[in-house]
Amino acid sequence: MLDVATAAGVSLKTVSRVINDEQGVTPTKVALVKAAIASLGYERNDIAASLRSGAKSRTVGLVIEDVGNPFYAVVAQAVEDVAREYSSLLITTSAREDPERERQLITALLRRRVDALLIVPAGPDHGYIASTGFAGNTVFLDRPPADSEADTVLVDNAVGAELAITHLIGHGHRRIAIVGDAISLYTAQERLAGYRRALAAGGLEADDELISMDHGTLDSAREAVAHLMALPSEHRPTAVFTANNRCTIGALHALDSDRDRVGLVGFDEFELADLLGVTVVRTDPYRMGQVAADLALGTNPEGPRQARQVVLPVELITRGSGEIPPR
Amino acid sequence: MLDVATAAGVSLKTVSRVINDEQGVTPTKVALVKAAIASLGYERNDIAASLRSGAKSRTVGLVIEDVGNPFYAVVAQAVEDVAREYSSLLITTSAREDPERERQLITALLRRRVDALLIVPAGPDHGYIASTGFAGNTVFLDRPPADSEADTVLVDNAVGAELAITHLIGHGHRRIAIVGDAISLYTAQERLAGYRRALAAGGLEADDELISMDHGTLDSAREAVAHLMALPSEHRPTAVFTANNRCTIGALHALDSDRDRVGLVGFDEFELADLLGVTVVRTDPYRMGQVAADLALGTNPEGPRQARQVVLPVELITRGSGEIPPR
DNA sequence: CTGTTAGCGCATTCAT
DNA sequence: ATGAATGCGCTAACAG
Repeated sequence: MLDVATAAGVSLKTVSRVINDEQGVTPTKVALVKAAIASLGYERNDIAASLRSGAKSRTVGLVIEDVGNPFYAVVAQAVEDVAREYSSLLITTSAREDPERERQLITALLRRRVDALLIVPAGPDHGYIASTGFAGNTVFLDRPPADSEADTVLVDNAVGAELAITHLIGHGHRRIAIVGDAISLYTAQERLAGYRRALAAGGLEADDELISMDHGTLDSAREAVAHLMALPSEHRPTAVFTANNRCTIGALHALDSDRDRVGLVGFDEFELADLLGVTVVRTDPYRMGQVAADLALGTNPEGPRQARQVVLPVELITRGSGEIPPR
Repeated sequence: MLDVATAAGVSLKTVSRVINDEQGVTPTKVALVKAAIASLGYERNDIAASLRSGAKSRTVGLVIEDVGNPFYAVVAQAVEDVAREYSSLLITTSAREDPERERQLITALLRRRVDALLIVPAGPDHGYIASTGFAGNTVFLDRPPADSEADTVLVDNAVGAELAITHLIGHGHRRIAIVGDAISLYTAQERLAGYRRALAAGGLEADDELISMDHGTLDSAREAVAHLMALPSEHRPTAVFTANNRCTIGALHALDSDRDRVGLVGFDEFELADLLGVTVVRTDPYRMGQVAADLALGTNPEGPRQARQVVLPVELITRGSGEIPPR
């Protein structure tokens, strides 16, 4: 900036004024400065500017499991879109379900003075965020934090699972398996709770043999479903509820040609579900990211700071696989 | 930091030393400072630190089309993984194929003093990046920049298309359509060139009626394929080559129940392609992001700066849809 | 309308 | 082994 000032023959402050579109500069000098900027290819150092002005850094931090997962990719897209409305850039980080790594990433974001933090919590403890005196908003997505009191955006996991199971029961199924994430995950707990509740409401007993809450990955689900299908016929489930999109894909692989003989309802939409005729509980990951980002970046309500919790609705989309009768 | 120094009863510099693990501080004082840091919840301001030290910002900027697209999501994941090895964070931005928006985003990243810039170019001109005196590396992904001389990582588009078309010709097809992106896109040009070359090599003439280079979206491809299938039988193609993953999905929707009667080869892998039995030209987007990030963040070779270009190989994966005979 | 001075939070340089 | 002064690039608060 000093170079620009020298080249234009004005003071530093005048250059600063031109750059920030402040008024009170002679058009002549404005032109002079602009010419100097263009010829020198000068770009203002936003970092130095925000350091001095104390203004926001216009940067948002997002901590998810993995951008490679389409579900989180959509969340990231939504957050980026909202951030853009606030002239902010988005730093996306993947914690890979590792609490230690999550903490490192959050610390790195805090050190970089992000304005807001959006977190899909992997770790059990997030009190340290508040204890750093972090001035911005922290919003949790998809899962509530175990400890801290902060804004949270969830989907209606239990109700979604209930919808799925009730639907299968309505189509005559009595032995319905659930394949999902490890029970340590909040979403897994909720979805399993919905599963149990729906079974109970249908007068059915839950059979532990049909409950496979494991790693929740594509491969683990494939194996789990293959195992279920290999059970003797009186033990074998006539329908499967897959508790996340990875599991649904895994189940499809395991079922393969048996697809039209086993009931299947998946939690979360996925690409080509329509073509494959897979009945799903649709959630709206884009909306989740959007709502969370709005909570984080929007103006906060007056009065005492109170944690806001949003639970987004879910919807059953019937496409055939959930309407297969038991056999 | 001043607060910490006061609380610990030492000078600013001593705190700085403890934070940066510099030697030459009495264990007593180290403990004192660490206690103060813990009790105050202090986190160093990395931004201020890098401003003063002139060190790298440990931030990388990525400009892609859209994180929502699984192809780019994987690229982003790869870049983030490599960035992590360099202790850097990743700012991901979506330009949505809009040159103006691309320019805004790049400028914003430059102003934030990213260490490196990874760009899937949408705009035609990137000379302005160099003219800002940007000190870091710029690497282009997926498409070469129209003007500037910079490192570039591509996949072998033309060869991939040739593989696909030659394969279809080998299975007896004579009327093969291509459905892809607008011809203004580099990848579209290359893939179309490969298409033409393979047809010529097979002694076939290209028929403009079978060439649909449009928006390259799921919907545009669905419509294009539907249109092709509605042609009178002597004009109708017996096989379709879809030039990107969006188009392949769109084609699958359009074909639907005709899937086993029309040859189909898609460019780029996609989830469930195996289950659907879709033959594809496989590229490796993760590798692309990885190589690009390594070029950007790795140590530069000595001597005069010379643009490096990497072309990643492609591979035909046969799964059935490309082996359907013409009918 | 314009320029000067001071200082954001930190690290470098050089004292002590 | 520690600390004081200086300045990174920029803007706020004043002067002129």
